[in-house]
Amino acid sequence: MKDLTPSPLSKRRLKAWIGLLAVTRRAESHLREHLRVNHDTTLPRFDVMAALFRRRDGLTMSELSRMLLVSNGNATAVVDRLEKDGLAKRTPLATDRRTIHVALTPAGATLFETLAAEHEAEVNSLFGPLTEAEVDTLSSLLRKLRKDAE
Amino acid sequence: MKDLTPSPLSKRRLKAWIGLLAVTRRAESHLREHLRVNHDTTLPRFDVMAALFRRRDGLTMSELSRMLLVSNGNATAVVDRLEKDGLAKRTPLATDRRTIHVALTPAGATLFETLAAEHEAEVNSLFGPLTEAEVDTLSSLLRKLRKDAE
DNA sequence: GTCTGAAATTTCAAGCTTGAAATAACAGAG
DNA sequence: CTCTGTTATTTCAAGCTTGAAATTTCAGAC
Repeated sequence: MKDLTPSPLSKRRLKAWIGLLAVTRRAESHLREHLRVNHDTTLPRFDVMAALFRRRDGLTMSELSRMLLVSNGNATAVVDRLEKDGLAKRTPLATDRRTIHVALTPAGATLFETLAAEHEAEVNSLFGPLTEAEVDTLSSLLRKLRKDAE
Repeated sequence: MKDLTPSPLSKRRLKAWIGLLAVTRRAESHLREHLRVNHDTTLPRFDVMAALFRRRDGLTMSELSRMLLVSNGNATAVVDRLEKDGLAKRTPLATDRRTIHVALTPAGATLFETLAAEHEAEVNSLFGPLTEAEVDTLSSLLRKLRKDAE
């Protein structure tokens, strides 16, 4: 005899959260593997480059960490490494000596364009199981979840 | 004049992925904060305790890392710290000297029960913006996404 | 029994990540 | 000009995480 009582809402929410976590971890793992094997780089570096590429004119460190949802210290560390490899460059801002603008170097931009194309293809295949409509439904649910979290 | 051409599917998939990442990071950050402020502990520790609690009779290290989708080395490190704090215990298995069973100590189980209740409440509130039906839709989309990824 | 290969775990270096503390520069009040 | 408080960034210790290498044990072939 089956139990037809539905789980309480809070349990179903917990399950949804666990599902969210599992899907995200699997996808990250897959994407990380691709970057590592094919380009000897990492996901955090890719994320930073993506943010810098999106705003070609440059970003402050604070904007960067806010955009990526990581701590300041983290942004500093990753940018340090990118800069050491000649992929990003820090430029002091004349009008406010506290802030620093970070931007991709030409080499960084070129590399990112290659990475981004492959990255998109990987993501594309990860979402293969969903129909077009389902992808949109998912996006809209996620948007809703983000809404009041600011 | 508005552009009515819909984004190509691969771009929409990319956006869905970015949304997934953003929601997951925000939620993790919120949950981590709660654990840190109220119980001076961390999310990875919580995750390990949750897995151990779910299988009270014990788990091997491999089962544990597979369950949590983390590397072996990672599981070792977190269990080391839990064990040092008396929350988990390793027991060698007589039938196969390669494997080790890990389980929560009574103290670990007691602590986890407290944490879990609060954790559920936090998750519950994070999912507040979604209706009951939407939560189920989300779960089912995530399940679908996980399907062929094994 | 003795190989040979596979499996479970740990170790390790490198990089990631956080949150708190330190540093430096700004902006406004007085 | 000089406080005072705020903002931007870096530094730091501690913990997390990965992937590869090293260890130990097992299982099956011979």
